[in-house]
Amino acid sequence: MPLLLHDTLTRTPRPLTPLDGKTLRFYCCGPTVYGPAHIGNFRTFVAQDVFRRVLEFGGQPTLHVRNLTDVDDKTIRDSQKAGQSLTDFTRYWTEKFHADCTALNLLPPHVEPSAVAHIVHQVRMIETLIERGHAYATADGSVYFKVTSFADYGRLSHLEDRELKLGASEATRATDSDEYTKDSLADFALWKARKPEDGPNFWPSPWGEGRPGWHLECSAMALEYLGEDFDVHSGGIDLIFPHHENEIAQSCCATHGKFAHHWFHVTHLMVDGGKMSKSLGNLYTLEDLQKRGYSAAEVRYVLISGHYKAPLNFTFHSLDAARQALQKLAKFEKALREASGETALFEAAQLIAHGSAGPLQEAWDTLSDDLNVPGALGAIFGAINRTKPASLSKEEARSTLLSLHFMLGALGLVLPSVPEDSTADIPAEIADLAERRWQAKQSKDWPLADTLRKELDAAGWIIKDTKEGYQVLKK
RNA sequence: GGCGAGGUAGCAAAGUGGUAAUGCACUGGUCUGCAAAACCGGUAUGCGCGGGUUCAAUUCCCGCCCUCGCCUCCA
Repeated sequence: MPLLLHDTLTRTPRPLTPLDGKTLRFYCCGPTVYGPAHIGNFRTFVAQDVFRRVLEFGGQPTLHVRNLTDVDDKTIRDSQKAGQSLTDFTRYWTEKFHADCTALNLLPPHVEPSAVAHIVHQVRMIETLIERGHAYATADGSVYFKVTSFADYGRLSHLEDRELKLGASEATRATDSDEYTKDSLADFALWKARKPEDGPNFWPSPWGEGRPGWHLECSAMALEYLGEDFDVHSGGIDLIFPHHENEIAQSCCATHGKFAHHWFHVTHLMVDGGKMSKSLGNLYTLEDLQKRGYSAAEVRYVLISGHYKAPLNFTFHSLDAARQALQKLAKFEKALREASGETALFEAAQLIAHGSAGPLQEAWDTLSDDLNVPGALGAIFGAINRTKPASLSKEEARSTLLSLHFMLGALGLVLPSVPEDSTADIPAEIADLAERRWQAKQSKDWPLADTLRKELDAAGWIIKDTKEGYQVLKK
């Protein structure tokens, strides 16, 4: 059963089958590398990662392209401010971004093209658009896309002519727009003529020195790596207009293809019930949360715990809940391992061959229905509550273990170690405290025993009494 | 104002035309000296508000209210 995914353009869920019959090719708008990405940005990237994993775990090969926007107003402005070359500046933030992606267990895209490295492709595309009468150069050496030349403009965002004009009238007030002589205020820049504040960041073109417009980057790189027609294009919901609308216009007018056949947009993350913003002090980066003692795995869990189409409210309480939920999964996993006697790690191919089977089939079916992650998690926990690993046969336990890993792999969840796994080296003073507490307990000196237990607790250790004796566990 | 997405327990979040998943939190029990852990239970007569359709509506229809996003370079 192919993955069912809601399509922004048709506003209906549609099954995804690759256009070329083999590989499902998709493009994701990547980050602008001018500062640290925040968890809202990562909600989108994590959702796209789950999308890819679900396809691949379902046996569908993919070609995942995600660009790096390393030349635009912000990267140029901030690199100048930092006194660095654009290359050095964007390289630094790109490396930061990659480190966060790795921590969040995001599969690296198969191709990660940089905008700067594709200026030639963009210039070529502009030339085609001018030849075909969809774009025009102005006296200052900029080039604009002629929106009225593309009849379908506004179809994705469902903006009527009236609304487009309304937006244009607002733009009239912006001084920047007045510097150019656009035919229509709704027209957008494909090439921006060099300005003094750009510093050394300009490139040659048939229309003079300058740099490409932001929207064009994605069209040019998608064409280069995915062709005129490809399966899915994805990004944050805010990109629908104007970015994706403009991409469609550029690409459809410059090629004979239809561009993306399916649009996948991820709704924004909210924090404490409202939008995230620097001024409200609720804009968090992964690093911020790690400094507060949360793991990237916990952050990932929170980010996928709401359906991608619905607003998700991020709170610290939700991070705490994620920690407990992951712990519960880890304990179940451990119990299955013990019941099956299985110690090896599984290969991806082995998991895919095994599938979700048995008690987790429902979870997989739910996940395959428009990437319903919260529904799938619910099904997994439901199965956990109904399954007693100790009562399973070795074979049953192994099969369930494989199914669990299949689902965890599809969701990209990495389990934490359970406390029992980290008892290896107990410091002498801790062992001593524990032993004294045990002796106190044996002699029924409850106050002393409790005091010693509190000391252990404060030091980060837990005492677990059993029939035979006691265990010391790291918290 | 236009377009879009949402409003479900203390928090978070699925779902369905016919007794409301799941996680956290809370709580009762078993166990324990008491705990912790584990295990077995409990916790929304209710799903923004008001109408309508229906034997039956949280689910479909209409109206309204609220939240969030976009409305020219924000994931």
